[in-house]
Amino acid sequence: MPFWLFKSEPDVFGWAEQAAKGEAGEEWTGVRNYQARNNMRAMRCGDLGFFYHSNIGKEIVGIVEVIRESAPDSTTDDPRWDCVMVKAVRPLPRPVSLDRCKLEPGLEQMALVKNTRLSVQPVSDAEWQIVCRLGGLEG
DNA sequence: GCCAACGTTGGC
DNA sequence: GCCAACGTTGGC
Repeated sequence: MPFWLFKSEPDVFGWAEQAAKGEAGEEWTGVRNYQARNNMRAMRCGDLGFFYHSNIGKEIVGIVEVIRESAPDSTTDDPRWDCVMVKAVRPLPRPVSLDRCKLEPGLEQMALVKNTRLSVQPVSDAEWQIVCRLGGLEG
């Protein structure tokens, strides 16, 4: 099963807001980048992703699950853009900072480290395991 | 707040 | 179809 990473600025929509949505989840709206959109289109219900706070915090704070596959983004009339829906699964016991990721052997190729501007990214199995371990979760 | 990296747009 | 100009993201 593939893994993903979603970036959000916590002062706009952070983990607290995501968690507050509970089982209902929330549409991941606002993506206006083809690569990021294509990543969302590749997602399937049940896929897991990290929730990353950009700008403020700069750390991976939780895990979300895809609960609806890509569908039109209600925040635009432009048919090019669509989005998935995700729900919070659990917070990381210990958030994993960007700095920590940069230092960790095995994460050198992580999109978070290499392609800082991509807002929705794929995460490899190995990267997922490493970050989960750093975050205080068993794989 | 600055600026590097990168994506998109539009003139040719 | 190339590429310069421009806009945006996000780390610092």
